[in-house]
Amino acid sequence: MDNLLDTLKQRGFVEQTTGDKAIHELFGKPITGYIGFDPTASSLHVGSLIPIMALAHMQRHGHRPVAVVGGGTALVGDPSGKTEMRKMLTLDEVNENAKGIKKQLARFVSFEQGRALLVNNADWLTGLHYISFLRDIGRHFSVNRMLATESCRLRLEKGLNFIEFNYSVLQAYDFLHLYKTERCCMQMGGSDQWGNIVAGIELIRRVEQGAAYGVTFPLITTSSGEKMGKTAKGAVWLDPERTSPREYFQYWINTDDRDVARFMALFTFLPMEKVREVDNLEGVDLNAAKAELAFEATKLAHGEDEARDALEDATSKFANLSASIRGRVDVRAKLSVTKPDSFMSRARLAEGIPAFKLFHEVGLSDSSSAARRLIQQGGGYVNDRRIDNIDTVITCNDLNNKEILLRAGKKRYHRIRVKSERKAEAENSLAKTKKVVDKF
RNA sequence: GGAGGGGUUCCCGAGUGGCCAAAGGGAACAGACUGUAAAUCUGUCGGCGAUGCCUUCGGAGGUUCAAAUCCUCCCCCCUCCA
Repeated sequence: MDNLLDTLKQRGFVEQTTGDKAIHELFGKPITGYIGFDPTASSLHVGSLIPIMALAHMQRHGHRPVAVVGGGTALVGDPSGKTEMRKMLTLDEVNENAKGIKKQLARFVSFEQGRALLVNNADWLTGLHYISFLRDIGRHFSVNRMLATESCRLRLEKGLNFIEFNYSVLQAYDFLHLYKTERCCMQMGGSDQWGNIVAGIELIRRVEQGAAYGVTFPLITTSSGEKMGKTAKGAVWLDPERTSPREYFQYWINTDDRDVARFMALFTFLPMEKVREVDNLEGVDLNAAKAELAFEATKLAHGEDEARDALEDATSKFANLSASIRGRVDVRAKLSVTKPDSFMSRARLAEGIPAFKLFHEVGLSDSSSAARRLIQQGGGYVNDRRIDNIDTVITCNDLNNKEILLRAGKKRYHRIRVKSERKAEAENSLAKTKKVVDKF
């Protein structure tokens, strides 16, 4: 089997290591390595995908990945990489978030039979005693050195309080703890974690006279210079409740030309031969590759069925795509009608709804003012016909095979299907309660 | 605790009594061009069934015909001193 380090390097996961040679050797035998995850939200997002994929690669190479949910450290707040202090979370929030994160990680990594572990550092951090911690651990840290780090200097300009200053000490302690309890000798993380990782390695050497290693990932940005995973609506989440599989698919298929091959290497398990092939493509040919990327990424995060649905949905809406995609992505092209996005009662539609209201209601516009603007600027479509009058009212006459296809701009669609009165009501109240529950 | 500087619309940042729904930039959205790409140009960019009305400039009061702008109190952030 290939060496994990080679794979990671080939696929673009490596920014910096504590020593290539030693790590290459280390990976020759199955080892245990960990990556920390912030439980600042109940869901992971595309920005966390790099570490997630790294864990998955680790497992595929026969190593044992450990995902550490930073339940304890999240109570403190990480100063690195940020110019401002992070909002502190309560213990309950953190535990709740940790649950959601495990569920998502399980799609990428198998936790069965101890092949991978998920632990929460709150388990060992919250019970620490201050004085003994200072005596056993604190004495190994040089404040001079800590102040000299890049991350600290940045914050010293803006203000850094004591609780955050302790963050890297706790991080280092995590590594030591895992080294002792799980024989974990490798930590990976974002490049902003370099200082913390090195601190852990040094602590292990001092306390245990042990050897530990570290690898950091580059900060992945799109070619247009943006951070990964940001859209108008905010982060692209892995939670299907927050970002539907279709939106997720859309996020990936809209990848910048220049990023397709790179992202394929990072965010799918497609063999590198295939990735290199894509690297040679140009222009329109890349569209099929984008569909492939989107399909694979969606499959990983949401499963094959959802990925297929998203792909079908996309091909049905973008005629050009279906032609170019044939033979590229391995999907049986069923010409089925895809699921609608929402339902509406026939009675309601019979009354008629102003178009701009409807656009707002289904979420294609943030407010009805925005919907008005959209329509006035010629960006509102019903069944692919442009709405040319702001007073347009949508009625049963607009039904097309029991459906109405709304479109905002070039690529945002919403499919409404009529439903019998009773069913629609049930759906509506269900959706409402769901939304309310979501908020809490 | 003392001295000083700040908190403006999604973000940065002007504005220091009416001409302010608030310059400029970024982000975003739409249109044209295209390949569901990028770049470019144009327009939009608080809410409202809308040639008008309503709500915004840290919070609460006050002065004034009129307050983001002046006064009072409070909250928060930063810098220096302790």
